[in-house]
Amino acid sequence: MEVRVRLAPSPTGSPHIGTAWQALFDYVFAKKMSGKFILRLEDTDQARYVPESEKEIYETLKWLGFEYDEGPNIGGQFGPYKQSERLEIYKKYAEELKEKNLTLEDEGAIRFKTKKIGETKWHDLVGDKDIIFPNNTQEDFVIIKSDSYPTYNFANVVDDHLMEITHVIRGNEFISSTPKHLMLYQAFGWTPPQFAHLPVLVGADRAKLSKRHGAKGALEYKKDGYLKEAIINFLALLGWSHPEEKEIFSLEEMIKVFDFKQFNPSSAFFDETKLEWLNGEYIRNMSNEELEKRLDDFLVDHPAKGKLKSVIPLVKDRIKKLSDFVPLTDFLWESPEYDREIFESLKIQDLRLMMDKVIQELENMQKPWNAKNFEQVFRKLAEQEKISVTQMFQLLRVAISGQLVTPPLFESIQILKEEETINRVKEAIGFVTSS
RNA sequence: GGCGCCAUCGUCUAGUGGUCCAGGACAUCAGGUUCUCAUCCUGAAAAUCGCGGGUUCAAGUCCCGCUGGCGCCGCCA
Repeated sequence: MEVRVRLAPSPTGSPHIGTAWQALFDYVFAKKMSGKFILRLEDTDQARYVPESEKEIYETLKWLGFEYDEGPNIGGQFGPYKQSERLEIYKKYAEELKEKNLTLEDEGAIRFKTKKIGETKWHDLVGDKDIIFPNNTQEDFVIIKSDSYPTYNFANVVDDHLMEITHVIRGNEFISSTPKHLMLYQAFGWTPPQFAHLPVLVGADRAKLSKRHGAKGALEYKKDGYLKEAIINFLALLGWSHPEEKEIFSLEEMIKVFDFKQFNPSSAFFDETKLEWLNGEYIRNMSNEELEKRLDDFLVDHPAKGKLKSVIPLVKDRIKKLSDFVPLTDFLWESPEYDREIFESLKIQDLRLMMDKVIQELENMQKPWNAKNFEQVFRKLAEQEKISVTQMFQLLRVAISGQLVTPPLFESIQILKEEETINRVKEAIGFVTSS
């Protein structure tokens, strides 16, 4: 039998990282089993519906590369894939339950009469364990609301059955309502799917990740300069682990080795610090050409666009996120702003005099400058003037960039070119003298 | 309150009865390399395996209880 899994988000707000996390496991399991990955929009709550979030769901899945085989905007044989367009279907099945005398009217809504004796159990793939609920804890629940829309508990079961879903992979928070779903499957005489209740992702306060607990939207990570590969790899490390305890691996590799047995059932905290490290790893392990392309795509209206090639080697080891590129290199694209205190922190006795010597050397140096010669000249000057090599180079650095931290000096100067470098040092001298 | 899920370094985790006085990664700290920063390399510190009982020759690993965290108990999903 073909494995069919589904991601069933409700378009009530920007999809956060937890949605992407679940999508990852849906996608990986589907691929692992050569099955189908289906997207279904659970838009049965009219009051909370946010049209924009629907687009964001598509965009998030597209960004991460989790392409679905059937879904709202692409169709499929079991469509439509938006529950708001399946109202007639739910009505029909609710009718069926009514005929079996399993429903009861309640102020315009329809409730399902649950079985109160005995117990309901299933085997959960996460943790590889049985979960048992006493049936008397399950109250009669609404299946069709008075606005004629179905509830999650009902639509979910009907659709999973109709769409021939074989494995329901969803959050832990649905464990408590699974007995209700199972009772419905039984009432219809349907075979229930297998369940895998994933641990929940929690925020810094250890509460379930959600918008109100400060969870960032999944797409915000893209804006922040995270690579999709790093996000995916990091997400894979939450709750799940590689059988060989590897930390860095690709989606393809994860698909090869995936197994629900590697799940840790306890909830995990999304630690952005480790994500940053991982993102840096991906950046460093990327070819210069690839990084150039990614960065160029990332930058919008930035003066460096299209002129990245020579800068890439300078920043590759220095950025953890694509966005780090901007503050690190802005002095290359625009004139620096000088700060008196920064010059003073150099602890050079006669700053003005030293800078005059620097400018003399610069003007005497034969063009084009080359890094090796450049270094030699200034090491010698430092020695002559009895200041440390570090002080000398820091002076140059601050003079051309206004900053104490920049990519390597000589290479940066080569990008600025001789004329601009001399101009900046002169400007710095003017600043030091006047202030 | 009822029911359920969970419980190993600050964080993510490995661990399926002995090879664990608990291993890895991030973060932290120290040192080395170095024109700054970063990278890279070396090292350190960090968990009496939530607590208490059992079972066993042997328990982080199995069982029970407790405690704690979280979830559900909605005509939300």
